[in-house]
Amino acid sequence: MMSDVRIWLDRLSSLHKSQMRKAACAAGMQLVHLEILQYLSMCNRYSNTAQALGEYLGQTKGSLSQSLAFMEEAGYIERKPDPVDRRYARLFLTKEGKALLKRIDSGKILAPDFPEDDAAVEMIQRLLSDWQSHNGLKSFGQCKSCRFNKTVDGGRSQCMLTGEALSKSDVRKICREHEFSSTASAPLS
Amino acid sequence: MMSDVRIWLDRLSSLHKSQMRKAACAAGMQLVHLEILQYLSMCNRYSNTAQALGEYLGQTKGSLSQSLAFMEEAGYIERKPDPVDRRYARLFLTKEGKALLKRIDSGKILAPDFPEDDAAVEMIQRLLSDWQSHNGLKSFGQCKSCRFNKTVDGGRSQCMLTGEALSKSDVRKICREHEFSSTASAPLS
DNA sequence: TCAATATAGTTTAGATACGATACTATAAAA
DNA sequence: TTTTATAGTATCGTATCTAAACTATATTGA
Repeated sequence: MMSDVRIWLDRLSSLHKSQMRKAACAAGMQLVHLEILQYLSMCNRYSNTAQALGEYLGQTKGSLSQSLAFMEEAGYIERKPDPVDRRYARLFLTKEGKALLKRIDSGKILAPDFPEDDAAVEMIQRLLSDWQSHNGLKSFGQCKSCRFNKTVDGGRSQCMLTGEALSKSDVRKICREHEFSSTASAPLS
Repeated sequence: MMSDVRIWLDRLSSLHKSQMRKAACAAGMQLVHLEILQYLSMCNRYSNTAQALGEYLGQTKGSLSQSLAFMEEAGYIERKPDPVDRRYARLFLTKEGKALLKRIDSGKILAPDFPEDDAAVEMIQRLLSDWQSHNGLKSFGQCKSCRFNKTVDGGRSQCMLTGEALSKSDVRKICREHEFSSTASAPLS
């Protein structure tokens, strides 16, 4: 017998997918394109590559390569080779891409104003954490729950993986290298 | 700024989609086909039509018509014209369809054993209810939260919309006609 | 009673996502 | 310096998805 949680997760997911698709369609684009815009608006500077995007969306890089080409063509994103490791193509939203995303978001097509309910966020994070670790997937979390994050004097943050200092907005972004700290959001048994 | 809940719902949804796709692929079928099997295993006898399925999955009937034809061909479902209203084609899982679904579910490919966490279920239901009513979508809930459901003597259930008596297993299924009662799971403000 | 309308589903065509495979280019390792 | 690993591209076949036109059945209402 399928668990009740599963039933509602399925439903939530179906709903989310179809609403996203409608929103994308209304903006003259495809579902994946909207998902890409969303991801790029949320990810930090370590995570803006095609590879990370593929891991996040659960798609192969070949598939994404096409979508990215389309979006660059359409002027919503830019691809810039990484100056240090030239295998990487860093992805950036253009002004047009940001504007489009804002237009969609502000239209409240996707979802109503969900209340900033800490309990809901924590609940979803627990489910996610459990699920992801069960399947050996990356967690794509924010710094505050990451074991590499240290808060130094005065509440300023630093990533102990890269050594870089993190701004207030950096800390809110999602990261490909994120790993839950053992205390915060431990997986459900 | 996108709300935190939205970020995690997006992630949950991406993850769910890609995991479902993998599970479907491993079973030699497509994502939609698995979703159809799941739906048919959960829906009650008022909800086993292509139309309801389309509303649940957020797809057009034309698209589903093809998928259903494929699945009937493959022997996983049956389509029987409704004896009363012959416009309807009632959908049923065949023995093979049920077996396939059981094989996938028991493989724990889709998700680990989520704990039967009442708080999580309630949380997700609240989000869902809010979202659905905001977008004028059907809720596809179970009888226990439905305003048409009356429990008569000895805990037996009856649907006041159709007048029919409902068995214990009926009550756990999801229904196209479901509407939240005003008390249970009221939408968030 | 019979035309108009609504509803359930099918069919078809075009766009495109997706996976698989083979490929290039760059970087790291041995 | 050869080998191996990694990031991304190119190409092809399959199948989904939407939209629009269509058939069939049921309901409405003049």
